Formats: sequence, C-alpha cells, structure tokens
Amino acid sequence: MPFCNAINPPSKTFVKPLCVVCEDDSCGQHFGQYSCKACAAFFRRAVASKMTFECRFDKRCDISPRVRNICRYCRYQKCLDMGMNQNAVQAFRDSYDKRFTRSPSASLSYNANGHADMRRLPQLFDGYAKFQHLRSTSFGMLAAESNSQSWDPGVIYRSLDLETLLKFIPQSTYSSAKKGCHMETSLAYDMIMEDHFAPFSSLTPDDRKKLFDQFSVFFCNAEKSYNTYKAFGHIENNDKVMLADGGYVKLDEVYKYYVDSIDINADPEHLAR
Amino acid sequence: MPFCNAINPPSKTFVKPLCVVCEDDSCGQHFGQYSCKACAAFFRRAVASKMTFECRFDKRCDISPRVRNICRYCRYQKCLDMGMNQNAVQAFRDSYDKRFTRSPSASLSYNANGHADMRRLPQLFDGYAKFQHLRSTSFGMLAAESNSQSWDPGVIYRSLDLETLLKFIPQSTYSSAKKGCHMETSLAYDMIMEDHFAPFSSLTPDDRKKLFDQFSVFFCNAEKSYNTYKAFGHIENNDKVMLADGGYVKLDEVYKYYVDSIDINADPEHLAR
DNA sequence: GTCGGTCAGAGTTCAGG
DNA sequence: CCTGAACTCTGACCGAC
Ligand SMILES: [Zn+2]
Ligand SMILES: [Zn+2]
Ligand SMILES: [Zn+2]
Ligand SMILES: [Zn+2]
Repeated sequence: MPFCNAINPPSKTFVKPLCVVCEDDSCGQHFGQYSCKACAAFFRRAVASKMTFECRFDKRCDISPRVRNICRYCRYQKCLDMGMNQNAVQAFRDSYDKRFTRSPSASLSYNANGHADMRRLPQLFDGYAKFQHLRSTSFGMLAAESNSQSWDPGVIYRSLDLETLLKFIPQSTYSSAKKGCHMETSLAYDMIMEDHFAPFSSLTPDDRKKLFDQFSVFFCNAEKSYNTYKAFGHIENNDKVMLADGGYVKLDEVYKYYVDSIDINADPEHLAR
Repeated sequence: MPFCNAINPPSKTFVKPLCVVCEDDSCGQHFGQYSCKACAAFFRRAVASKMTFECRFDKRCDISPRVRNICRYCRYQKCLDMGMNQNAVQAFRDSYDKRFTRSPSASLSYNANGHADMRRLPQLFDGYAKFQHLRSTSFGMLAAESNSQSWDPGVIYRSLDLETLLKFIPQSTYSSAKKGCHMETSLAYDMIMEDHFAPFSSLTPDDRKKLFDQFSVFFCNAEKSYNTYKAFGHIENNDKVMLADGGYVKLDEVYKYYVDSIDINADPEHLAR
C-alpha cells in the first residue's frame, strides 16, 4: 500500500507477485515496486553509494535471476525503468554494533538523504571566493595594525622557496590569531546571515545560527590544513602550520604561540599538549 | 493535560505543536511532551527494552526528521533532555497472538519502571499453597497404595541427616512417578481451569489450555529442582533428584527408576541414556 | 487522547564468491 | 570488492481503555 504505483497487479490472482527487475519471487514491495530482496539490496546500495555503472555490451542485457549480476548498468537501469524510487532510499542509520565507534566517513558531507553530495560544491566554491575577498580587505587593516606585511591567503605560493615565503608570512601569536579569529568569525557570520552563502539561504535565521555554531570550529580546522598545504605543501618535511590570521606556527615552538596569552592563566606548554 | 510540564505552549496560537525532539509534526503528547509518533515509539522501545546507546560522533548530533536515525544516543538523550518521562512507559502487555519469539525476558513481565513485576507473587504463592494442599491429600491415597510412608513435600527437611531423610522419602520408580505425574497434571489442570489460580482467571478457557500446555513441563522441571533443594540442599555432594511423586532417584541408579516399567518394553539401562 | 502491539519495509551485518 | 541471506529497527496503523 505504501506506493500504489506498483506495477504488478495487487492481488487479482493468487499468484505471488514477481520481482519487476529479475522476475524472481518477490518479498513484498521495495522502494515502491515488487521486487526480490537481492534486487532491493542492489538498488539501495547503488543509490546510497551514488554508484555509476557501464554496460560492456549493448545496454540490452537480460536480467534474470541466474544472470542478473552480469551487467550492473542494465540491472540498475531496469530498476529505474520499472519505477523503483531513488528517494525512498533513506539516510544511513546508527550502527547496531556498539563497538563500532568511528565515523562512517569523516571527510564527506551528507545531504538530506544521508548520501555524499557534491552538487553544492560549486556554490560553496563561489561562497568561499566571496569570503576570501572580504577577508583580504579586512586583513589589510589587521596587517597595518601589526606593522607586518600583508599576505593574501587566496594565492598559492608554490613557486617561492622557504626563505622568501617567511618574509611574507608573519609568525602567529595568540593575540594576533585571536584578532584574526574574531574577524574571521564575524565575516563568516555575516556571510551566512546575510544570504551571501547560497546553501544557507533556504534556512531560517535561527537554523543558520545553529549551523554556524556547529560549523565554524570545523571550518577553522579545515582551513588551517588547507592554508598550510597551500603555503608549505611544496616544502619537504614541513614543520609549520598556517592559522586563520595568515600567520604560521612552527610545531616545535608552539609555546611561542601562547606566550602573550592574556585571558588564559595556564602554562603555555601545558596548553599546547 | 496529563503533564502540564509540556514544553511547547498549549494552544495560544493555532500552530500545531512540533515534536520537541525532531521538530516533525507532533500528534499530541507522548510520555509528557509533544512529540511525533516516531519519536514516541523510539522512546518507548528504548525505555521498555532498557537499551543503551553510544554516540559515534561528538554527542551533538542533529535530530531532524531525515537524520534522526543516524544517532540513537543523541536522539534518546534529547528525548530525556526535553522532558520525556521514562516512568510513563508502561509494562509489557499480554499478547494472545504472540508466539514465544524473542521477548527481552521470556519469564518475567515488567512494570511501569521496567523492573521485573512482583505484584503477582503473593497470588502465585497462594495458588501454590492450595495446590500443595490438594496434592498432599491426593498423595495420601498414592502412598497407601504403594505401602510407603507419606511424605509432605511442603516441609523443608533441613534439620534431618541423610539417613533419617531416606526413611521418609521413598525411592521413585517409573510407575509411581507416572501415577504421580498424572495426578499432578490433573491437579494443576483443575486448578487452572476452575479459577483457583488467580492470574489465570482473566483468561478464556481456551487460552488457559494453551498456557497449560506450555507451562506444565517447565513447571515440572522447576519444581523438581525446588524439591531437590528442599530435601537434599543441605547435603554435600548430593547425587539424588526429587521427582513429582515425592520420591527420589539416585543419579547413578537411574536404571532402578525404570525397573518396574510396564508399558515400555526396553532395556532399563538403555532408557536411562 | 495516549497507551502498547503489530508487521511491512526500511537499514545493517557478514560469510562466501 | 560485491552479493544476498539473515538479522535488527522504524514508524504507520490499529485496538484497548
Ligand atoms: Zn530481482
Ligand atoms: Zn548491459
Ligand atoms: Zn520526533
Ligand atoms: Zn550523537
């Protein structure tokens, strides 16, 4: 009853409905059509993993129980042609196994269906470019304040050697990074709240705030890695990390970063962990 | 009305209250808070089955309709945080139709707090006492028939030593145990069908028969253990088992039990397995 | 109105190819 | 790796009170 677009007749005959894909015995409806468990599982995996297939023959392969695994392209195509509904594939769920504590994939985002989603990528790129533009003007002020040279994080310095690089890139301290972080946060907040960032436009202001809370710290970390790669990725045995203020921290000199800390009363070496 | 601690405002606005957990449309209150049926069912199952969950992420998972199944820990935690009341989850209800499939505990029912329910225990005790009374009068006839001394199973013989005990307790044989079993079965059947056994009064005669079929063999085994403990529990290295006829069988003399078997034409040693 | 039971159809696990 | 059998879990539906 869930979907009355089902292709097999409901129950005019007493014959058990067959799988609309491979004509094996069906076990009820799956994703809107009568199908066997095997075809249902195949369809779910294909949709959830966004798999793409190719036919090695003429895209007219037979799909019957004995041979249904010979061509995945034609099997998947027949699933779609027979009306199996991609939107009925849901998000991934919690693990049944309590020992299984790690994230399924820490590097991919998931859309409303819980699938890795790349459709937003161009919009995100566009938003990041706008963000970079706002930032480089704002950092001009910060650089003037600290008497160091301005450095545009939007440029890749692959062609420069380490000595030249370090003339442009200031060393970070806690207070400079804090100023930078505050500015970054304000900028990102404005971007998100003022509808410049495309994917967020569809959300209510309240939801955007929540999202920003979740997002900003991860974004900072991700961008730290990204900028480190852009600045030092071509240097072998790099021991420096870029921060959001456009400065760097040498890993064996982390204590320097906390040396001018004003609002954390603790041993800088200990804070560095 | 049930709980006025409900978090959503009652109905000052005409806006339908949302689920306090996932913000889906709510269908009234459940366990004290406005919630959707899905979250209510999830909460009920989790409490009733005493489930425990773990978060695979950072315990801040979003709980919205499309992704609420990604983290059961955070969903359950949000149920509690939003005020859903664990004590409002009731006991498992009896189900006539249910086979002995996979109840969390096949032998215990649970009360509103999810604890094993002991309210029936006095009734059961009372019923067992009645049963013992009927039995002891009936066994009087059996004992007279077999010329052995009468033995009341309702007494604990802890104070007696083994030699004294064995003067009172007859050794079982197949025929005496068989008579005893027949009598026991009739007694139990009468008790159950004649409304003497309190918890069964609420069932239809047909259901009582079914229950008796399932119950009697387990009851026999349980009582065997119980009587063995009462009779020999204080004797170290006990090698004797009490049977329902009030007699005992020595474990390395099981063949004796079958020695007067009249309706089984087989080697007593072989029957003992 | 809100409780629990039910079960089709979602998702997960894992041995075997 | 992919497949599919065997499993658990979810939530719409229903009856009980
Ligand atoms: Zn099929
Ligand atoms: Zn093909
Ligand atoms: Zn909900
Ligand atoms: Zn979580």
